[in-house]
Amino acid sequence: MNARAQSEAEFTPRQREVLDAVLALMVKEGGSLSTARVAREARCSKETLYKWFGDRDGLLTATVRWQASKVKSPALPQSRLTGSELRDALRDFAASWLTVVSGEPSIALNRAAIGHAGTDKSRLGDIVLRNGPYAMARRLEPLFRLGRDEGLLQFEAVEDAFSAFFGLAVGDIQIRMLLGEEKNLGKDDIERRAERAADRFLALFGTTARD
Amino acid sequence: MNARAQSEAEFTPRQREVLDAVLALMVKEGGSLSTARVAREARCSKETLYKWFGDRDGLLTATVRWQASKVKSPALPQSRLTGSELRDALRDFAASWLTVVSGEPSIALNRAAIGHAGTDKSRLGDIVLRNGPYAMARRLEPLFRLGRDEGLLQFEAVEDAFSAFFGLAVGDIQIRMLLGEEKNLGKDDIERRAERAADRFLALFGTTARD
DNA sequence: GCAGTGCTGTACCGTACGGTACGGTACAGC
DNA sequence: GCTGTACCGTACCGTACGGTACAGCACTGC
Repeated sequence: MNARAQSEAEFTPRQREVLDAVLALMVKEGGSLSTARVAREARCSKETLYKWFGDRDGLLTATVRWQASKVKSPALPQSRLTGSELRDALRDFAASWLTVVSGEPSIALNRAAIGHAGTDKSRLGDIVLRNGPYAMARRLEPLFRLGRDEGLLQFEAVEDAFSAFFGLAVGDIQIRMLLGEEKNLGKDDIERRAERAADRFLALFGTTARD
Repeated sequence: MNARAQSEAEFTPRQREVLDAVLALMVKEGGSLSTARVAREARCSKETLYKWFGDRDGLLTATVRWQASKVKSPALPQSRLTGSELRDALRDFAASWLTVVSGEPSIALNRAAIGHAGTDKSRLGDIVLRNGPYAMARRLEPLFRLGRDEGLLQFEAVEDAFSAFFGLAVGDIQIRMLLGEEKNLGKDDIERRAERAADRFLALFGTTARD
């Protein structure tokens, strides 16, 4: 079962409507949420919310999963990687990731997860971690290993290479937006930033073998 | 009036005790806070809290300022910068910044600020932004410009150079800790990471002129 | 001694919100 | 038509919390 089929099996269409309403509401309210508002906005009853999702936390968790299932990652070359293919893949990956993390749903969900992290009962932070940085690392790792196998990259620990790539791509953008800075990252901003991140990553971790 | 005298003039000793209690409580509670708990923990009355700080937001704002006034930045060379001095300064700066952002007070305050960002009335996000990324950029900028004047660095926009430095130093550490990942960043971890960040930054933005 | 002041501790109010209960409606299966 | 099911809308409960009021205590200046 592929990811798309799984995500479609996980929630009924009506539930997906409700979860989209949750996302819209969180974006509008800046990350906060009340079950009454959700019910009114989604035209459903609170009782149904609690029947479907258990409690407020379950509703938030389901929303994170629903949002994560909508994010697609760019296709990565599978074998016989050339230098320019590697560069393009890194650039596309950085652009895709920047688009996600600078998007309003991601900002709202991260705000909610961070606000509730540290409180005992909530596993929301874990969920966002798994669907955020960890997912990025997991998807990037094969590309890094392939690049190393092909003699295009050199690095010791893959975690270190990933952290550097994340840093070059995202920089201080995410924390600034989470803190409320008004900064509409345009499509061309993202492209330019992704390009620079890929080039700089290759300058640090690339070998002399190019193309 | 220097920063230290200013911070001492801003709050009375008793007020500073209260603000330290706020910090301790926020660390213990993971970023959340209630005025009643603060009053009990600090052995003061709620009425005094409201008299001194106006409202809950004012209390949080004062706490952020109090914490910020306690953070010292490493002394930077003022003129006639050599390559190794530049590298050391960058390394020390990265280490200092990593120590701050991975510290429990910073995590707690950033959680509170992010959780309340996006709501209309709260200027808490602005305050943390000004005392966080913006302050880092402001203090780093003279060093960058000096390095460029000395022919040791080359960059076009100082914001771009700063964002790259921030990314290389912090990477995904801050967002992961904010999301609740248990990761005690030890002193040696910080030193190693700062060293690598400085070297990589120089590899990207340094000229061939060294030492 | 006494008024004034600044603080503590606590009781209290209003409200927002998580969660539950219940009446009413649409519809599917028989 | 009858029954069960799933859902909507809303009223309601308990609690937590921001903010206020007030009584009492310690201390200062006179």
